[in-house]
Amino acid sequence: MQKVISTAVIKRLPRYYRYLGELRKKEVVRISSKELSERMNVTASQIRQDLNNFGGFGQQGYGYNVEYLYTEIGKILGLDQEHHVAIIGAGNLGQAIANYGDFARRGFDIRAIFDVKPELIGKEIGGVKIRSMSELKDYVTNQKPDIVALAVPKEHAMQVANDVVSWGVGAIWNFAPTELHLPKDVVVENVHLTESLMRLSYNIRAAKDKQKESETEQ
Amino acid sequence: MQKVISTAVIKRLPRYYRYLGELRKKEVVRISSKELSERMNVTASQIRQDLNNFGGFGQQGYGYNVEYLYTEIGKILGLDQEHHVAIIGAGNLGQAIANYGDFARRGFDIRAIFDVKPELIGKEIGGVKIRSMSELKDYVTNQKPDIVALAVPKEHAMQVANDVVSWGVGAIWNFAPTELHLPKDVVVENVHLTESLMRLSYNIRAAKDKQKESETEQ
DNA sequence: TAGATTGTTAATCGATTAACAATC
DNA sequence: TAGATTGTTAATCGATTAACAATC
Repeated sequence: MQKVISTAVIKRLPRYYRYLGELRKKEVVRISSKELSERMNVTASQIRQDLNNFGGFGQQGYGYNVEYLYTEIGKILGLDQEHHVAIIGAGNLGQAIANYGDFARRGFDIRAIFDVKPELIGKEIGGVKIRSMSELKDYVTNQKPDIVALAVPKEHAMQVANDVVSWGVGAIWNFAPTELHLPKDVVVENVHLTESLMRLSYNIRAAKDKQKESETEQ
Repeated sequence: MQKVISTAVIKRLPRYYRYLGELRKKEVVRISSKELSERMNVTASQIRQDLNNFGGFGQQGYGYNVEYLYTEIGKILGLDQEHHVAIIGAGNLGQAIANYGDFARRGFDIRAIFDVKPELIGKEIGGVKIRSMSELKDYVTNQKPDIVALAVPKEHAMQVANDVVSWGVGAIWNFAPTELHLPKDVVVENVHLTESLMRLSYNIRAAKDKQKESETEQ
């Protein structure tokens, strides 16, 4: 049976990937866990532990080959294959996702955008025409997108998610500020901007309190 | 000295807040940690532990008053005060943020948007006119926004962040896919969409592997 | 061969869960 | 008063860090 990797590890992988990508661009050939740990501000031990969940990518006395490790982490993250993405909701957020070139570069191919608003239908975003929601079932059934990015108002999110899942979609990138209750074999990744902003707000207050405290101390 | 709350706890607070908000809307008056835990799919113990980091909000034999707890968590998150937000970058992402009504409802008041593109300047987004970046220094210095939302290309993110921080900004909501190295008293909250998408990609592959495995078993 | 650095085991630390006395 | 449920201490679990033998 396959080992289950903790979410803590998974969360760190994209960051390793980003750093290795930068090193690679700078044509750095090799790097030790110690050196990488200093740049990334984590422990060398953690890097080695994390990587060894997936295999021994390094070499004693040498370290890690940047190009090789970059490629291997890419494979672990599934970036070695194309992902066919459909966006539902062509509001600002949907359009922002469609226009974000970084995704295409990483193999996420945005092939369709859907919206209910008649005035949006036919408009072109990032080279893709906005389609009517009435075409959605047909599209999903026949084109089988790997990922659906859900950028609809939260009132409709659950319904749309249920629909596309019933038509065969297995992965949802959810931007609606609500929880999707879906069968457990459906992969869901949430981007909850409001929660992010609230954490920022919390930390602003915490930082202020801390400052006040240090002022009192003097 | 003030107790430092772990990030694990802080991450959960907005979710509690959201659930309590829903209960409140449904006019539920009281709730026990057990009942809430079942709805939220966490342990009752965790809820009580989390809340007791901030004080005793409940009552033995009764549970928690929904309205009161909602308000208190709001205060903890700093949602009882207005936040003056300025967005830098009026591309799709900046516009999406500006148009997102949920933020205003939570006291995040978006008062200004900046961009370099001449064709965007003067255009109105969510009731706010886009200003030229040349006005930025003046605006930040005089209007002192609490939060700067950074929605500029990653190449410029670090520079702009440094600038606004040097002009007095203490909190940055960063959407650029890069790390901002700033003085430690500056609060930074990152929204790294590419990393989110990579985690989704990882989980798609993991789910596929799992499925394949269970098929082989039979 | 000597030096460097990994892969991996062991120790520590922190977060989650369980248990229960306090109390409404 | 009896029942319910909190607040909090203790036990468990998991993740991080440290240490070091293996090995390039």
